[in-house]
Amino acid sequence: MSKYPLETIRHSAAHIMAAAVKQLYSDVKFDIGPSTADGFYYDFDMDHRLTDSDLKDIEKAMKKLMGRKLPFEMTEMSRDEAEKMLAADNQGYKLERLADIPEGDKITFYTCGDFTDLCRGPHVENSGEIGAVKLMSVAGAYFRGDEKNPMLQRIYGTAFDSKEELNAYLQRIEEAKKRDHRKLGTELDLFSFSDNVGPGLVMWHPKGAFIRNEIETFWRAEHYKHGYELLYTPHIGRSQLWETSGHLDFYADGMYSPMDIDGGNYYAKPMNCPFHIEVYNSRLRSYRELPARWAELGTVYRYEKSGVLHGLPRVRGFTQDDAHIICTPDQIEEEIAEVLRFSLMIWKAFGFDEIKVYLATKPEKSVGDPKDWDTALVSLEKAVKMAGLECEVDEGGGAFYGPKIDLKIKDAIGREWQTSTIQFDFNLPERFDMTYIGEDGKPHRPFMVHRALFGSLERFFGILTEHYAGAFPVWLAPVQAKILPITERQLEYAKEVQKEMQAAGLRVKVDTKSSSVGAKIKEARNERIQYMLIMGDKEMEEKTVSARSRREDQLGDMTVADVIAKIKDDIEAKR
RNA sequence: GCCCACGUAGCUCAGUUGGUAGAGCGCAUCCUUGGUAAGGAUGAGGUCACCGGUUCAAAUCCGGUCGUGGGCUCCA
Repeated sequence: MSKYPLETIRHSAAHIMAAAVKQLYSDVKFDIGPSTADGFYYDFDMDHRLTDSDLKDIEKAMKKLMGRKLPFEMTEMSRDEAEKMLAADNQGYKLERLADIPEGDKITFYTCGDFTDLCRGPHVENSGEIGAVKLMSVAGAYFRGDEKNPMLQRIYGTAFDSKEELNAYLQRIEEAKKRDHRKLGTELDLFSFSDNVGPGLVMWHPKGAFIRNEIETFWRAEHYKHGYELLYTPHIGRSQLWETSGHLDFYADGMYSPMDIDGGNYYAKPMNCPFHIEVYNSRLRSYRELPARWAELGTVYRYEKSGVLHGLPRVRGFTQDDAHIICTPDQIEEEIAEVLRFSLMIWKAFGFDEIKVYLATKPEKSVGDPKDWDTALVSLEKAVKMAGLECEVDEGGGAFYGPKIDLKIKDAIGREWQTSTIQFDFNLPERFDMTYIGEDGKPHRPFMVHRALFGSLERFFGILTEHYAGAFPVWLAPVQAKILPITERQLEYAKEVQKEMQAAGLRVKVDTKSSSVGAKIKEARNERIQYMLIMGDKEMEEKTVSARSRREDQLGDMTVADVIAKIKDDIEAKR
């Protein structure tokens, strides 16, 4: 173990990287080089355009500097001195950073070798104490993260106490790559994109579609069980709908261009809410019929900027597992608590047990009565407690139209994903003039909550694929068992067994190829099939199969009835 | 949208300084009829993303377009 925190090592590594870059490219202008969760980066501006191959040279130069065990030396300066020094070196970005330092704060520089940097520290004592570094990638990054500012060149790297820890980190990255849903999507023939269709538009292949359908079937059944009703609404709607909802004012950039139909503009829906509200407003509502819990697997289209598209998580057409709860103010607490309990149950069914809850409160710009915001916030807090959960508060992180709860789940390799969201909406009920007739015979404004558990089915499917590393549990798997006859003599028996299992409701395939058992097993494993049933003359004679499973390997000889029971147990256990 | 890189067979990739395309896997056919993570042989598959330019000649060099990847920004 090093005597320094990882951040110190990484931040020092960023300095060494900057020093190396300065050696190689003398005209470089520096911005900043902080440590991050996974490593560090430094932002540069210079004429030379960095490429991946430059990283090797920079890394080599860094290692030389590290080998020289150069001390990090701190000097304190007055603001004037600092300004003069930076101006003399033409370091404009640094001058702006200097101006950010509040009056009265110490201004310190750290020097290591030939490189001096405005920095508050701390650092390791000398460059030899940076254990192991690796430069990862070059990227563009706007100065101060603002797209109106010039784009700087950023180098990402990482550093650890030791070579071993660095290697372990690189291995984790490899593991994540193996699980990448885009890779598995092609390998397992689950889904694809096509240039002819357009970026960010997913085609679900038979196996992917099968799994999605299982998910949807489960989702629908559970929603009916939990008191929801399901809706179907159109994919497009007139401009007046989006004018009323405010989307054309606030969100037009995110919408597909309209199509002209009979002289009117129709837009592909970026959200389902206005349609659900139209259902609500289709007739007069009484407090007696609230809460209304309306859910829909609604496919929406959003014009995402080309640069943000990414596999299944970020696409242009996706299906939200959307629901709107419309209720009276005194029903809201129990409704939210129920949504939380419901989502925990759903997540558990897919093998996610670690859930974090984030509560986002009123931002600076907001609509709606502040009193309603307070009521909503209190209900959210209470609901979290009622569901037996803890939450972190994200002050001011809510949407302009209401506070919200977000859930983060942790997957099989410890990565967190933001998924479920429960959002109050004080905006749309107002805009659409939603009302219900209360006990007093007068119209009242209902509370409305949007909620999505998976968020989008596409994204969820991507997360799930990586969570299971492509080995979907039997209840979701398109093929639950594969029969591998050793020779063609057992083919007929194999088909009998297949029929018997299919009659029991299982999804079974027979490998009819003339390859060796070893090859058949290997192929079935590559397909992530959970159960393999091998049969030769012996099994055929004894009316058994030699079973193996992905998880337990050899299961031994079993009767077909036993295999069916075993798989059915497995299906039940996963629920 | 912006910065950088990339785009060659269904997949993973090779293709030297420009001389018109290759491997492995997969697929098909045939042989093999086998006992728990690859049996063998043969064969089919490519407008080298697309459009234009330079050149006697372009997968290769140049420009543009589209797409993909990493990142930034965005995600009312």
